Formats: sequence, C-alpha cells, structure tokens
Amino acid sequence: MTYSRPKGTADIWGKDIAAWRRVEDAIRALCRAFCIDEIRTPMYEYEELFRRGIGETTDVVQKEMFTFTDAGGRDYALRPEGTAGVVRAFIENGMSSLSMPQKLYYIMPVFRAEKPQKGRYRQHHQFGIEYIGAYNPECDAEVISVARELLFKLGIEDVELHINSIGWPECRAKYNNAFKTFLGKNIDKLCPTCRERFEKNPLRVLDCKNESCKALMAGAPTSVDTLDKECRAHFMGVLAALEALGIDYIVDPFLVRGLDYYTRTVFEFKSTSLGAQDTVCGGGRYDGLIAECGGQDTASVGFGMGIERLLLIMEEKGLIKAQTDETGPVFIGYIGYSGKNAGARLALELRRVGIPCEYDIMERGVKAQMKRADKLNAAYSIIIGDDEVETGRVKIKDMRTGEAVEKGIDDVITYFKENN
RNA sequence: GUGGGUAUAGCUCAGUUGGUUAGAGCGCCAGAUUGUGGCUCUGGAGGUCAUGAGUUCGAAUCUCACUACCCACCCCA
Repeated sequence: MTYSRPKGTADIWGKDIAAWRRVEDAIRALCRAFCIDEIRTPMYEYEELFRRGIGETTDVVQKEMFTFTDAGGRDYALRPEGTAGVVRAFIENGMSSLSMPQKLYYIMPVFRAEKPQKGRYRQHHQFGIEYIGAYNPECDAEVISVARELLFKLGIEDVELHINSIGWPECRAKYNNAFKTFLGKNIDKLCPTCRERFEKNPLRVLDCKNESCKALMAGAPTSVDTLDKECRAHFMGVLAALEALGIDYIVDPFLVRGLDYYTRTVFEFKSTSLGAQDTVCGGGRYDGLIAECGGQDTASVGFGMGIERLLLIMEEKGLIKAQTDETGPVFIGYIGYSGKNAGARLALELRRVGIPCEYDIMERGVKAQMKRADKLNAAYSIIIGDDEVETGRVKIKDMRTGEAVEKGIDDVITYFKENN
C-alpha cells in the first residue's frame, strides 16, 4: 500500500527548498526595512469569521472552504486567506490601542477546496501585509510599493500593476445598477455564458473573448464614473502617491476582486509568465472589515501574494539558479576502530561550534566515504586512521584543489574558524 | 462542478501492424593490486507497464470503467 499526497498539495524539498528560502529571506528583509512586524495566526478559525469577513456569497466561502466540526459541535474552517484571521487577532488583542498604523506581515499556508491547475493549489502559501489604521492615499501607495519592491528584488520586473477604485458599498451598488442597465438592453445578443455571468457576476462579461460580446461592451460605464466625490479624490490621491514613488500603473476601470470586504482601492500585479492564473498579487483597501468583525471603525489596506506563483514566474524566467555559493561541509572519514572513535569525537566538536560537518555512520569503506564527501560538495575532508590517532596529526584536504595541510587534531577547529 | 490531455524503474523517456525472460540515459549500490572523491570502465539492485474488468491462443500495446496527475472553464494568490 502506498499513499499519495492529497490533491492540490505539494512536497517541498531538495532543490526547491533553496528557492523557497531565498524568497522567504527576501520577504523578511524587506519587511524589516519597511518596519512591518510579523504576525502568526491559527491555521483554522471559527467558520463564522470567514463567512462574515469574506462574504457569504463569495465563491471562496460558498464552495472553497475546508470545514470541520469538533466534538462540541463548533464549526471551523481552514483559513482560505490571511486577512480575516489577522483582523480578528487585531481586535481580540486590543491592537487598536497601539500606535497607528499597525503594519503586519505574514507568510502562511492557506487552503481552498478548488480543482487544481497551473498556479492554483488546494494548499498554497501567501505572503501578505496588512496596514491597519490609516485611510490616507499614501498608505495605499506604500502597501503597493512593498509588493513591487519584493517583485523587483527577486528579479521579476515585467509585472503590470492594475489598479482601480470601487468606492464605498453605495458607490459599488450604484455602479452595478448602471452596468446592468447598460447591459440589459443587449442581453439577448450576448453569448450564453455571458448571459449566465450577467446574473451572477455582471462585470465578468467584460472578460469575454467572444468578439460580438466585446463589441457590445464599448462605452460601458466604469466604476470610476459612479464614485462619490471623496472616493474619487482618494483614488486620485493614490495615483499621485504612486507617481511620487515612481511606480508605474495601469488604471483598469473594470478591475474587481472576488472578496466582499474591499472598499475603494483594489489592485493586482499580473505576470505574463504564468498561465491562466496570471495574478501574482492581489489586494486592496478594506475600511469596513474591522467594524464588520466587531471592532471599532478602522481603515485598512493590504495584499496577498502567492508564493507558488512567485516561484513559477522565477522558474519561467530562469531566476532560480543552483545556489552553490554556500561553502560545503567538512567531511570526517575514518579507517579502523580507533579512527572511527576519534573521527566521531572530532565531528561532534566541529558541530558543537557550528561548523557544518558530516561523518560516516554507515560503516563504509574509505572510498565510499570520499564519494559521499563529494556528493555533499564537501569543502574539506579529513581521514583519521591508526596513524593519525597515534601521531595526533591529521591532513586537512581541500576538496577543490586536492591539496592538503597537516595540523594537530586539536588545532582543527581553530583552523576552520580562521578559514571561514 | 464541466471539458480536453496524459499515465512504463527514484527522475526523463523509448517500446514497431498485439508475439516469448520489459529497455535506455541519469541517479543509487558495489568493484577496477584492499589509506582517499570528481573522469572512465565493469557489474548489481530497482517495474503486478496507475488500478479493475473485457476481447484474444497471447495485451505495456485494442475496448470499457475507475483513479491520479496536467491544462483550461469558473474563481482566485
């Protein structure tokens, strides 16, 4: 009997780990530079939090949550995204009494019961940030700049920032009506899928590849048209702040996001290196969410970035190189019983002071030991046998050049400390 | 949930119009005058040909079903 990993999940190991750590290290360094603190929240929450926060009618809540019930009949869900849990933690821990804005980041696995395809998994990892407690346009711009800095730092420059404002819920309702009215006249001329979209998610009609549908969309009202004065001013402010930071953007008046909590600014970073799932980062402002979840009225903005998609892009662009610049370990080999014991002790002493060191524990011959040293990309090797134990001196061989220097056994640690 | 494609060794893949013990490269293990790696050579381990039925004297190969993976729709990171 063999087992396979659950659908839509991945084992991350071997060569992949180096790339993951590079991305994670870049994230942590960047967040330190931006003075953003890390937060870690539970992998699951009460299901109600997500229903309330993300929106009862969203696809994510309606058909993509992994839910379960405990013995006491309480309903939980594995988190399908990061923001709801962070907002809950903000309220529950009284962070509103801390200095504003609270700038928080996380790297976490999230779970959605979707059918997997390229760039879409049932468990994926998100790097996300949340700026809580600031409504100014400059706040939106800084959040966006964090995403952009990370992408550029990782060598991903051909991404497009798409940005839009959907205003307050009232602006949005007004827009939906305006759009439906516009479409309503021509609804019979739309393709069947679009007629379905019209009912469920009208704005999707804009994405239709069908030429006749496209033609009908000419002159459609945009969400910016129905923004109230304040929302419009805020949006203009965000664009100005982006320009001040030298960040290129594309105003996409039809950009909407699938989570209900967004207000005003919404944005995405899209890449042409991905397949159909081309959004590597999505986010926006959610000024109503904290109050919705039982906190004080608090303005906030954030984003989520898919790490798997990030790595897909890097892979596509050849940005994931073999990371061999790390110096390899010291290999301690042995011959005979006394050599074995002396070697084991030396290996432990090296490890104790933090020098990476490998030592044969498989009773292999010297030749096989050396082969393993080579496989591990060892920088140095030392063979200890009867002679070495007797004289107390060993040869430290540089594996790259093949040359060796002789040292006393007790001086080995000092030697490596000085050479690394 | 709806489509399409794929499934042979740890990995990447051959396998002819159905024909006897199923193949290569890489990787792994061992050896080449036994205290030294990389290169080369030799040998070895490792496969119920995803799974289950069916057709046939005979199936990796043909048919059906099922499962998994990949890609797309939908939606999203």
